[in-house]
Amino acid sequence: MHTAQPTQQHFERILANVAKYISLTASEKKYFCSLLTLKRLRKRQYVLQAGEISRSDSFVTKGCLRAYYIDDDGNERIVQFALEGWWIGDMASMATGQPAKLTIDAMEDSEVLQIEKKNFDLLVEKIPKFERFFRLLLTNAFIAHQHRILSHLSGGAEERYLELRTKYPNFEKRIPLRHIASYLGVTPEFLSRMRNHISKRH
Amino acid sequence: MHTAQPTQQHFERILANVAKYISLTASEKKYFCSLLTLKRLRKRQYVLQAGEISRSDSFVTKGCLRAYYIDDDGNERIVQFALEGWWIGDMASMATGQPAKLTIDAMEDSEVLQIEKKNFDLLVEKIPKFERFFRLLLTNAFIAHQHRILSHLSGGAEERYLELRTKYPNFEKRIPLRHIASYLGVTPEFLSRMRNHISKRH
DNA sequence: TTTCGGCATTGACCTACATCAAGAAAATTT
DNA sequence: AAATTTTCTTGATGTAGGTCAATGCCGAAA
Repeated sequence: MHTAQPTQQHFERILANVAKYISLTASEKKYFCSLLTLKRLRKRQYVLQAGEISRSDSFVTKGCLRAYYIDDDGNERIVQFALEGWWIGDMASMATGQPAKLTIDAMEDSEVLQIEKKNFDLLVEKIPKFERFFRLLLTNAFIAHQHRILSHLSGGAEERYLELRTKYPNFEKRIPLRHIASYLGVTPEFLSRMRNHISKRH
Repeated sequence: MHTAQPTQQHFERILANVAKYISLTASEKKYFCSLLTLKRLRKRQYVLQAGEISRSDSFVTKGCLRAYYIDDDGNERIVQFALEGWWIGDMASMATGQPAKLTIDAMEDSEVLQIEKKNFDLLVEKIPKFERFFRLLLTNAFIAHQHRILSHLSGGAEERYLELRTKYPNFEKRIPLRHIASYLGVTPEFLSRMRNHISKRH
């Protein structure tokens, strides 16, 4: 995992994300940026492997990552994708200090800005606005997860697929079908059939 | 929905919940408690109906509530239970000001302490530690939801049922089976068969 | 105490989705 | 560009879980 100097561009991207929820003074921005490190990732490269203890959270500035669980039969179950502008990490491992159950890797050559847990703790202590920022971020993530649970409780796989497609039309261009299938909770074969079936209806 | 004076007991319960994550001075406690109102609920009584705008979050001090979505066919899909010591509300409606998609009601005669959105906003502004408190609360809720998504992606219904049973053994005593079925994402008939099947194995 | 309406169970049948196997088509490596 | 690997598709068949209908059960109301 290659570590490099972040450029002004990287900072601008993450600051734009932060500015959606809170506003910062120039010196707060500077301080925040000073806590970040840039990692360049090759396609298929791990950011976190199940069993490790997760010590940082990542903001994607370029490329595309995924977080997944590997079940007892060795199947990968994708819990999250992260394209440019998204945060990704193993919350549970970060919060509890326990070994991660999730694995995170890059699906394309990517770049992420990382903040280490200890810097994260410093940050929210020094600038309580960040406590608020992450609360709001988590609120959105929570709502999205609740929505996803509902989609599993109430609908069939085709409904979930169509919803994903309209909500994130660019996913299909960048993410291999078998990963989308894994995210939806179906086999690649069945997703293939659904697509076939849907296109024949038009 | 009957509104009454909260007693010291009620305050102690919610303060114990808060104390798990942050510590407060006496005056902060007092201020926090001054923002709460107590509601007594009859069994089957609504706290929130889909379509309304949710203006408060509830902490259960007695009894048992549920939050559910009613789908197009009129089926109830339970997204959350809340027993004593749990928070429950429609985050999405609270955060966005949009009409709630969830309905929340009491499954037993219950009591909840409510904090209104405007008081909530005041609270986190005046005492940033509460920003932190709710961030930590949300972190846990997020992790729990992620776990639940995983249980839908990777396991069968029986696995979900057994996990629920070991994690919350008292659910089955207090919550009707058809509600547990709804929470698990299966029909009551199928849950019945699973139980039958499991008990025959021993 | 009886009556009644919701709740749990059981059985027969049906559907959405999984599994396994084989080819075709891309994408990567050489 | 050939070779190799990975991904996507298609077909045949199996299974988890749904639907509908009937029956029995318990708890609330009268």
